[in-house]
This record gives sequence, C-alpha cells and structure tokens, in this order.
Amino acid sequence: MPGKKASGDRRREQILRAASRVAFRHRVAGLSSRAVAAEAGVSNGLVFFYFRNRQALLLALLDWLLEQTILRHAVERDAAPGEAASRLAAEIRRATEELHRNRKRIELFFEYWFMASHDEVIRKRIRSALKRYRESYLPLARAVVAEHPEGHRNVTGESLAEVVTNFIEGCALRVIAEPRSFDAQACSGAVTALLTRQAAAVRESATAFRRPASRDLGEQQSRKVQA
Amino acid sequence: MPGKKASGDRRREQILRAASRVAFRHRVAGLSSRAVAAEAGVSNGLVFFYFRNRQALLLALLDWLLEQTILRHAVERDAAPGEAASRLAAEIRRATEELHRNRKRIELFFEYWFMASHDEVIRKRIRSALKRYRESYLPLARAVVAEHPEGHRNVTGESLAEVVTNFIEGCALRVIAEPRSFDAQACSGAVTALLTRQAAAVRESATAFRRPASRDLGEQQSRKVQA
DNA sequence: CATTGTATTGAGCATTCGATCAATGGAGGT
DNA sequence: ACCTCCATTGATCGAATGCTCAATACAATG
Repeated sequence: MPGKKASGDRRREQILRAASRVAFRHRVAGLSSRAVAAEAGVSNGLVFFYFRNRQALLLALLDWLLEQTILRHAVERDAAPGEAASRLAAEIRRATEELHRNRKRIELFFEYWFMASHDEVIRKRIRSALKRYRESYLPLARAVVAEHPEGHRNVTGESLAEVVTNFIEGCALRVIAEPRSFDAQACSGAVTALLTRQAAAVRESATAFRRPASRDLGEQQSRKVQA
Repeated sequence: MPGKKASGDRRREQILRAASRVAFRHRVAGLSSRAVAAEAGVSNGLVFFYFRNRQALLLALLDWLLEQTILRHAVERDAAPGEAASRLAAEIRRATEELHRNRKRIELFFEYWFMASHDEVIRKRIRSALKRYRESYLPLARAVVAEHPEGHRNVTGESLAEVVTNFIEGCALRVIAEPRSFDAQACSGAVTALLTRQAAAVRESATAFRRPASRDLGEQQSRKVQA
C-alpha cells in the first residue's frame, strides 16, 4: 500500500543497512535489489528510488564500509611511551587482534578490493583508502627507523610502513580463510620479536661483555664502527 | 553442425583454457557457460557435456589454478648457502618479485578465496593449498629460529612461517590493487633488514667492544651483507 | 553400405535480475 | 474538504543465465 511513510534520509539509511546485512550473508553477488528490499521490508522499486541503480547502491555501501572499517582507524602517534619499535609492535598486535571481530566487514571490503580491477570508481576509493591506511603507520615507522638507523640500512619509513600494512592485510586474509586456526598472539608475537630484536641484541651483547646496557651506548658504538 | 570432431580430453582442456581466459578478463562472475563456449569456439551445450554444471567447471578451474600457482611453488631448502635468515630473506624477495608477473592468476585465486566462505568444497581446497604453502616455508623458518634462539624468544618456526606467508600474501593483495606503485625491491629490502638484523647487531656491538665476533655464523657472511 | 555410438549443436525452458513506470495512498498546506 | 506533492508499490519488460534435450553429423565398426 503506497503512501508517504518515512522521511527521505531515514529510509535511505534503512535500505543501506539492510544492504549491508544482505552482503554480510550472501556477499556482493547476492546483493539484488529484491533481496535488499525484502531485508528492508520495502518494495524493490523503492531501492531504485533512493539509489539510481545497483552501482550507486554498491558505492554507497562501500563508503559506509570504509567509514566503519579503515577510515576510523588512526594510529596514535603520541600516546604510548617507550621505544618506537615496541610501540609499533603494540600497534600491530592491536590491529591483528581486531581482525577476528571485524572479519565480516573486512571480507566485504576485500570483495570490493577485487571488484576494483574492473571498476574505475571503486578502484579510486579503494586506493585512496589504502593510501590513507599506510600513511597512518608512517610516523611510527619513521620513528622506528630513526631510532636504530644502523639496523635499518636501505629501509625507509615508507617501506617499513608498507611492510607492516601488507603484513596486517595478509593476516586479514588469513583470518577470513581460517577464522579459527589463526593465532593472532603467536603471529604478532613473532613480529614483535623481529621488530624489537635490534635493541635487545645490542643490550645482550653489551652485557655479555660486562658493560652496562644502554641504548644510547649501543648506537654510539655502532656509529663509531661505521665511520 | 554436430558431429564428432575432437577426442574427449582435448576438448575438455580446450574448454578449461577458454574458461581461464574468460575469467582473467571478466572475473568469476563473468564465467557464464555461453561466454566460455564462445571463447572456446563451441556451443554452450558442449560445456555441460564436459562439465556437469557450472560448479564443476569452477572447481576444475580452481584445480588448474592451484596447480599452476601455488602447488608448483617449492621453497628450495638446501640450495642456497649462507645464514638461514639471509636465505629466507632471499626467498621472500624472489616471491614478492614474482607477484607482478603472476598477478592475473593470483587475482583469480583470491576470488576463489572469498568464495570459500560460502562453498565448502572450495573452502577445503583453498585451506589445504594454504597449508601446503605455509609448510613450504617451515624448514627455513625453523632454521632461522634455531640460528639465533636469543633473538627469537616466543617465536616458533610455525609462527615465523606464518608471518612470512601472511606478509607475502599481503604483498600479493597490494600488487592487485596497485600493480604499478608496488615496489617489491623496497618491500623485500625492508624485510631483509628486519630478518638479518640480529646477526648484524651482534657483530657490530661485538666489534665495538674490540672483540672478534665469536659467533660461528661467520664473518664471510657479514662482508657479503654489508657490501 | 549399414549400424552403432558419441560428440556436438542450438533451440528452448524456467528463473533471476536490473530497471521502468503508471497507479496509489498518505501527509501537509490552504 | 480539497488539493498537491511525492514516497511507495508491484506489475512488467528485456536481457542474461543455468541447464536440458531432441536432433544431428561424424567416426569407427562390421
């Protein structure tokens, strides 16, 4: 029975949320106008009233997704104390541990990722989101490189940030393929070891020679060697 | 004009290859029986003669894909000389540099990866392929941990292998999203630094205290790395 | 040449989907 | 009470798709 029921914006959002639920269940391929309409409790014609076509609905859903998942994420650059390497490691731990909780959204996000190669608009948005994501790790990554330059020859903040984000995204893939068997603890633990090894190694080898361990000392010494 | 033209196996493979070409161009969603038939130059009915249904065709294509991409890959465990860490780093470099060349196949593989969450058969095959892939890095990863136990507390061969494969898969994702801007050199360079830092740090800090590097991992290697 | 088996065809069916649109009803203004 | 928007409906169209099947042509066999 036709008639004015809800004000425009509410309906639009209602349909969008319904679309997200359908996509969570049946992937993007299952996002038919009828399925979305049914989920939202409206007629399929109304979907096209609020979204010009399917593509527009998909893009609106992508925007909602990016807003919810990636864009909200911001690596705190000043909060935690301690060595930059440990802070970066802690950040990675946090990110990998979040993956399981967000896996439905991430899975959907990846679907768009692969649609990007055949759709220019999606490609643009995905790329800019990824760029922003990488850049959120950049300050910390630069701090890590600056902290131990001798352990990071040929490593720039950019390349380290890329390594970190690629790793996290790889973990995200893994979580989607095997949600149960993925061990975020072990994984981020190994990465922590790799990242913080430099300082530890310097300390250890210093104490091994019965000299007080000090990060500053270690750096000074190695610079001496380089010269 | 109907009639016997080619012997069974040849035709089957011909159709499968056509399917792969179609999938490369139009993704799995574009894999309609008619599109495949047209690409193979046969009638759409013939597709169903050789493959019971679309699903069977998809699975055959997945098998072909796995055979071509992942299963053929084997990390040589005995070939390269030198420290395990450098060997692992070299292996990672090789893998990341291959990505761009194989990106079409990888992209398709990832599509199946995401179909896996809604299809049990696909899920099984993807998981076993991933497991095999991870295990191919296991011997080397174990050697790395054994080489410097003090720098790998709480790190097992398994967790290191997982970190490595997750990273490589993250790089694969990146290559698909941005084939041109991905810098495999910089990326694997940074990983190499992270992996081989332990030995370098120990060496440096040792020489800084005017003592020869007592570790058996050898000074020959260090010259190679530093050069 | 006749027969048999099978590879091959293409029309056809049922279904689904994106999209359109005339019809309708409800809310708000006058 | 009447009118005017416009949100809403659902029937409908055309296209695409998975799949079936009777018809057919070719190779092999006798």
